[in-house]
Amino acid sequence: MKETNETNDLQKAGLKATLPRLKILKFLESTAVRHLSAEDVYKAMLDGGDEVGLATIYRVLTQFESAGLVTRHHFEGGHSVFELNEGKHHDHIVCVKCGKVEEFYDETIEERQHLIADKNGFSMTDHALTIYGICSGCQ
Amino acid sequence: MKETNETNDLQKAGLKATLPRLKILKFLESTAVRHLSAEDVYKAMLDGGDEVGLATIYRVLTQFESAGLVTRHHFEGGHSVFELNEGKHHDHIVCVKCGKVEEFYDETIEERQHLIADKNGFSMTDHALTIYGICSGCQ
DNA sequence: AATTAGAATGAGAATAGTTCGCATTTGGAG
DNA sequence: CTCCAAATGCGAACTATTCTCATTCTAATT
Repeated sequence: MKETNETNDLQKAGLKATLPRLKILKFLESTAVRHLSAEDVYKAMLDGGDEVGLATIYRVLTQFESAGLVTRHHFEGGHSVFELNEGKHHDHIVCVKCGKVEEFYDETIEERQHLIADKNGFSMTDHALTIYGICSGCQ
Repeated sequence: MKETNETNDLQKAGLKATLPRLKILKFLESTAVRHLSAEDVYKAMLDGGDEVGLATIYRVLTQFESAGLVTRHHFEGGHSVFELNEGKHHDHIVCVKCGKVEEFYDETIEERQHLIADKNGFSMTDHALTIYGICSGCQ
């Protein structure tokens, strides 16, 4: 089999398997850091010896978001961070000192969000819950 | 009594009662729109015949935030919106079609957030919960 | 394997939102 | 009423992101 997993993933998502997209997807799958800015991805490409324009990074990440491959978060600080979608939905707890991000999932909160949306006449499409605090290491 | 409420509020917050700060605070207290961008405030000042530089708007809103008079939110779209602090804490539900913002408060969610922070070894300082959906009018 | 049309990319300009630097003005303590 | 530190206004600078468009690449077809 010649086709890589990534090539298949992209095609299933309706995206041509171009070099920049493959490189970015492979990087996202291989890196230990789960929450990355566009700039982070750009630098990682450079470090890996691959030249990918920053505009392309933004375009590709936005396409990945539309295709459901990644999720875009708006943590404090004004810039977007991207996270590869794997496993199940979760929310985040961010350390305001060192920026560390932990993930959590709470069924009760999930349920109540739907209740609240219904009660307000909204059809819920998404939600963003981020807890800010100081992690054990920074206290 | 010569001192206005706003003058007192500012002094209590440790801020000199300057003209731009008074104008902005009065505007925030009088407007029906609770969630405003810096640009919104800037335009409101112009419409009211008051010349306040945009940089000053940003500085003052940031000071108000530090002083606890307003809260800054990062809804989708990249820019900050500010809300006068009055009444109790609440979270938001935002319509992704028309931008309408509703407020809600859910005790159960509040409690569970603290539990989750504790469980992860974080001392919680803040949180941001925004539900996105389509409001009744837009469906 | 060569052709080719349309999609994707790279580079830099453009834009939006926000902050900074500094000369000028202002608030309020004495 | 004076005076100094603090605050303001203005434009430049900055950051994150998007756009433009000439060039390159993908993949379907010959």
